[in-house]
Amino acid sequence: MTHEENERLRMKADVFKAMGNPVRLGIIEFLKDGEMCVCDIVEHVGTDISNVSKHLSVLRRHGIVADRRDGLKIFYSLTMPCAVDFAKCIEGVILSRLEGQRAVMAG
Amino acid sequence: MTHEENERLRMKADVFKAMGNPVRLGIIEFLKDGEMCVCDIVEHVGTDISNVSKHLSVLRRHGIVADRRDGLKIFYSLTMPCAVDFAKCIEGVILSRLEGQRAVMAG
DNA sequence: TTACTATTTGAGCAAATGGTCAAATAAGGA
DNA sequence: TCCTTATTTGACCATTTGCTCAAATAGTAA
Repeated sequence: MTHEENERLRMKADVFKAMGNPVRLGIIEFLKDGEMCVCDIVEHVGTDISNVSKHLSVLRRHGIVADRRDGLKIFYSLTMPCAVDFAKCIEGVILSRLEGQRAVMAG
Repeated sequence: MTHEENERLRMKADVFKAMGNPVRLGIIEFLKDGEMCVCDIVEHVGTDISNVSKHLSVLRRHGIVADRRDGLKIFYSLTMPCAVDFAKCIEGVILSRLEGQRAVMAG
């Protein structure tokens, strides 16, 4: 593999890594319903606001969400809608795998 | 969010995390051409065999690849073809983002 | 200005991750 | 049996990640 191929892989892997955290994935799925302020997101994911803020900055840094200030509030929105589709696909694979394991257990 | 929702998010995030490493993503993209033995994969990604083996075990543990022994060799194949599609989608987003940055730099 | 609300940032720390080396395992052939 | 090849696993270490707390920043309103 060339240096450029490695660089390309690194950038793509960074996006997966950014989505590879339950809090961040929860935020992404929450945002598929539209723009939300940090306060809404905090309420939805149910953790500390500074924690949520840091996760949002990771998502923003990787171009997965965008932010917009309106008065005191900052609103976040999804910029990578395919993220949600893929999460759905993964869910399907997980479910079929779990079903397979269940079948094994059941004999 | 309920406990079940959190559990579901954790499982899905684990799949993203498993894909969120350049070596593992390189393996995934390599496998879209079909089944490959560990030796082929080692040659392609260009790192230590024990390192590749560990990355393969991560992918296997998350149901992203499957393995099959044939004599001395062990062959790996993709079990989650949508993974490659999503990587393509991410690539598109990264490219458009880079183009945006270039446009900013160019004034 | 001061006070208040919404959000981000920095420090510190425990836990997870990824790489390297050596040792172990598994299968095939002489 | 012993030897060789292909792959996995364990120990170890440096780096990264994620959480929590306190402090800082940004805007609004009195």
